[in-house]
Amino acid sequence: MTLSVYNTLTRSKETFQTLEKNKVRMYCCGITVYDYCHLGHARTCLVWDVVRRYLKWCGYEVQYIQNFTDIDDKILNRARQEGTSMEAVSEKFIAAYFEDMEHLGVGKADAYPRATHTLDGIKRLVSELEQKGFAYPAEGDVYYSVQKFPEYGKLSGRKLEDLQAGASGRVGVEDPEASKKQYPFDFALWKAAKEGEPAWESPWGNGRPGWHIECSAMVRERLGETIDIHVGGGDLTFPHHENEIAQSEAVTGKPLSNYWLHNGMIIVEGKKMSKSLGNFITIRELLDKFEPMAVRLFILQTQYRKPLDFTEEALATATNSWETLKEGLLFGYQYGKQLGFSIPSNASSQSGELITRFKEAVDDDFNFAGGLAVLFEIAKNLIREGNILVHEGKTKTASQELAAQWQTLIELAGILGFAVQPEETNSNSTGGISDAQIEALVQQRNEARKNKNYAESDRLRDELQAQGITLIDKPGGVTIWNRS
RNA sequence: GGCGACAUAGCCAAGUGGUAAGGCCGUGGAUUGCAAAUCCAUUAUCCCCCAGUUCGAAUCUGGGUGUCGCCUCCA
Repeated sequence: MTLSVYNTLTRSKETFQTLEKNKVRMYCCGITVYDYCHLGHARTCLVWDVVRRYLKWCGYEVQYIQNFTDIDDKILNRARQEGTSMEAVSEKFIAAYFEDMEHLGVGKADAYPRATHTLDGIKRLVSELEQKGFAYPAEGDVYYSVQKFPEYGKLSGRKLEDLQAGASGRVGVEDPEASKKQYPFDFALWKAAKEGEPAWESPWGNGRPGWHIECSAMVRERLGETIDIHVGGGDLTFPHHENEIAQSEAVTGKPLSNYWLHNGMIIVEGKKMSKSLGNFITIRELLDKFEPMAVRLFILQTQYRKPLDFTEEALATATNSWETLKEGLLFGYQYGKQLGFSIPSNASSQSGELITRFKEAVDDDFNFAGGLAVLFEIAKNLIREGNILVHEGKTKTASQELAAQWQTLIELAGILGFAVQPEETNSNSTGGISDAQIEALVQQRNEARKNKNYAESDRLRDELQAQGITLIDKPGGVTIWNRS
């Protein structure tokens, strides 16, 4: 089995091969920290984190870097609004980012470089571009000359002529930068300082970096001249990633990344979820209403490249689905003692029919939705076995087999980032009502049932239910119960 | 106008040449005093439309239609 991935650069699925054996260098374009993250950001962070997890599970050593853009007009605007500094705004939303991602169960990248911490690398890169003739200064700004880079447009499949035709009348007449540019699609590498804004010294005067250059500098600094995988939201393909390529490859003469992967957008009522349209829901708002794992399931049940429609109904459905998966994941914690096995081991099996089917699905361009089908099959079966155990007291399936299935389920769920707290099954300990008390009430109810005093029996049943005790009437007048 | 992606049941969604995974919702039966829970069974003769290639296509080719993204900051 080999992993194949859809490479935006070639617009086709390719067999995945690393530069260095068993080692993956991966970079993800992160966020500009001027506000709370919304569901769209969550999709990007979550999907690529799961990709990273999967690669690790496959045996790769993965180096995963994600940046924070902490120099930007939007951050400055926010700082003005709030009467604070750019740093204060950045720090606030970086902290919020980490909180949100922790709630969602998104793992940490190996490093989170920031633009403000990468100034030396950025300036060095701009200088090199200038020396090589790809950049030109203009009144304190420095621009990249896209016409000097023959391959410009190779990632997004655009030609400069097409861009020009399409953008007619739309590109920046009122943009003050436009007049400084030699060509409309040149972009800023460095911007001259404006009154009262943060600025750094440079050979071109005091100023700050443009947006695209930071990623080129960070990749080079942290991962090297060529990396294996560069990922990000599909809306960054052009111009951001196109410009990154132009910047990096003009300097190094080598490919910036062998694979470019892009995730699809979150759609709300037919339109992309975005700040500008105002049709977004922040991760915080979302998690007030839905469980983190339900959100995860909602995201992972659609192939990462496809657009994903956000509706409350879809999240509610995902919540139900998660309940099913969760019950399967709890199986061992619930019945393990009874069946004679304990906590799941950390040993990775990497074998077995179920694992193979999962791997086959996911190896095809990270088809997590296909992989989830395997998890649900296992979960459903374990739930059934668990119910038989509750109702009958025993099951025909060998406990070894059940232990193995559960182990597999835990392992596969772990790759996708699904986890349960075993304590969830023990919430009863705080219930207050003792087993003996329950038994007495059950007795009382059965007496009432015998006497056909159903009003009383139903009252007792409701009373127990209110305390989280579910009664199961079995044939023959036998009643068993469990704490839910 | 240019570039690209997608179109599968009530809803979500896999499946890239061999006769439609999985989830949610629902339905029928068993069981029950009634419920709940559970068990069993069941839910697309067909994959946007038309034409073609093939013994055979949801899957390949051509032509339509529709939806979305990018072309401007954007995950």
